[in-house]
Amino acid sequence: MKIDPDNPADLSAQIATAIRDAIVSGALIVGDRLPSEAELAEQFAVSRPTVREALKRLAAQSLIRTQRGAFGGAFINRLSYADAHAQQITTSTLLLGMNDISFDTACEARFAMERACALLAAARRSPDHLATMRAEITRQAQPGLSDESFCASDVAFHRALVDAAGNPVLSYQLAGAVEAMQPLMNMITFSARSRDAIIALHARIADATEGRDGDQIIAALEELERYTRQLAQSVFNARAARPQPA
Amino acid sequence: MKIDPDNPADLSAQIATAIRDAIVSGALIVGDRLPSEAELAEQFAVSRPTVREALKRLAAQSLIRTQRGAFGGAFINRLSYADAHAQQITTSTLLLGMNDISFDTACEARFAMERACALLAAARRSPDHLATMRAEITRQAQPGLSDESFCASDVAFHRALVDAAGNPVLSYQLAGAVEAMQPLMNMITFSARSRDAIIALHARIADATEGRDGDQIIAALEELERYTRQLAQSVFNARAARPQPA
DNA sequence: AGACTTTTAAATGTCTGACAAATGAAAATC
DNA sequence: GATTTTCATTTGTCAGACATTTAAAAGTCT
Repeated sequence: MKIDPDNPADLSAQIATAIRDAIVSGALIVGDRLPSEAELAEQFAVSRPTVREALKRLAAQSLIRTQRGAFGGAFINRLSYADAHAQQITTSTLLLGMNDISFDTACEARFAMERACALLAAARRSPDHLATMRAEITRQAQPGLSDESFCASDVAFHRALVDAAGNPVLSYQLAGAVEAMQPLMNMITFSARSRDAIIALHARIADATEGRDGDQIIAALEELERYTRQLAQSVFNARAARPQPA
Repeated sequence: MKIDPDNPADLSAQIATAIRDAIVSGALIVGDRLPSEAELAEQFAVSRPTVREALKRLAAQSLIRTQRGAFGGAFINRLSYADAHAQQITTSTLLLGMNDISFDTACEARFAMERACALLAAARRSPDHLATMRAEITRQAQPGLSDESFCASDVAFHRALVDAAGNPVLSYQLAGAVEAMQPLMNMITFSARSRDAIIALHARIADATEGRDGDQIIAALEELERYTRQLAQSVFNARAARPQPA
């Protein structure tokens, strides 16, 4: 782990990679304390600022946490679901936002994954999940709700469905995918009529979840996907028809 | 974006967050050049090393790329599928490795997601995908293959199935989930008999994919999940029965 | 004029040395 | 014995400096 030739790559990047590899391989485990910055600087034969830059890279990925004071230092961090989730949201959001991915592609991926947890959700949903779903449906029906708030509630609804599957790994993966879609969904303006249609489908999903009818959840999700894509298409077509919107 | 009060958090973390927010919100777009480190130091009223630590945090997430020399600097990076994929693998692997998640939970999540792309794969698979799947099956049947190589080939096979769905977003999400499982799978020792069973199921999946029979892919995946979990259970039971394995 | 070479300025990468602030352990005191 | 003080350790931050890279600009030659 003390390998560090004089290749063209940044020294801090090399050091970060070396430590990261040690963590991923299991050579360093949760709670372990890294040597102090001064010691690392000596081991790698670099200066302390260079070591610090490497440690900041690792901190950005929540791989380590630092503590000041005597007996402080950098400790291998246990990656929590919350941290992993936040990172996945950022990554997925940027990936979708920067690579002109079509709405259809993103939508298809999202619903395909969401359908994957329909059967599990039907089998394991708790009253809590049902209550959350119903509450979000109520919120979505409120008059005067902004498009952005409507989307946020939509995400919360689907999040509850995913969580109902009772598998934290699935929740982590899917929540990232669903939430990353939000900026794309926010580009859509939801008319009162389209909101009613979506709310009706949400109600159908909630009913099916309550009745533990997985196939019905899947059918409703399929219809929701179809409707969402059609809605997006008409919105984009309308925009394209108009000249430059100042 | 120039906000930076004197709260207890690290200055470099605050600066990184400020810039990251500007990127995610779209205020900074791909290709934009950040001010030079010296200018940023002046804007935020901090020293250059502090600015550099902030930039290294962003670089660790592939949000920026730096270039030396005149007219160099830090540029907003287009997050590629490759970068996003690599990050997801690291995050998911660590999440699974550090949080004593049961094999069953991880396995369930993985197969649930993989089944999600069965129908799409059946509809869109190309000869290339089929060829890859067949090639991996052949490799898996080779005698003398190490458990690790067998697992790697298994991942490649499933990766081909996921890619066959023809949705890059889905591939990115699923490939991360599947590959993150590999360290867990590597804990299993595969007997010749169990390898034969897995290979037979892989062949069934390949055949169903060739025949564009989505339901058959799902059925085979379900059986594979059942078999994998049973296999893991027996391996773990055998280990638990023996005393400390020196 | 045009193509090639040299210069140069700007920027990141790295180092040295220093001080401030936090923090827990050990020593001192009551 | 309990409380307070001291103190060494470690991270956080700063200032200034030099090395290296890089592309534009200036200079030179054909």
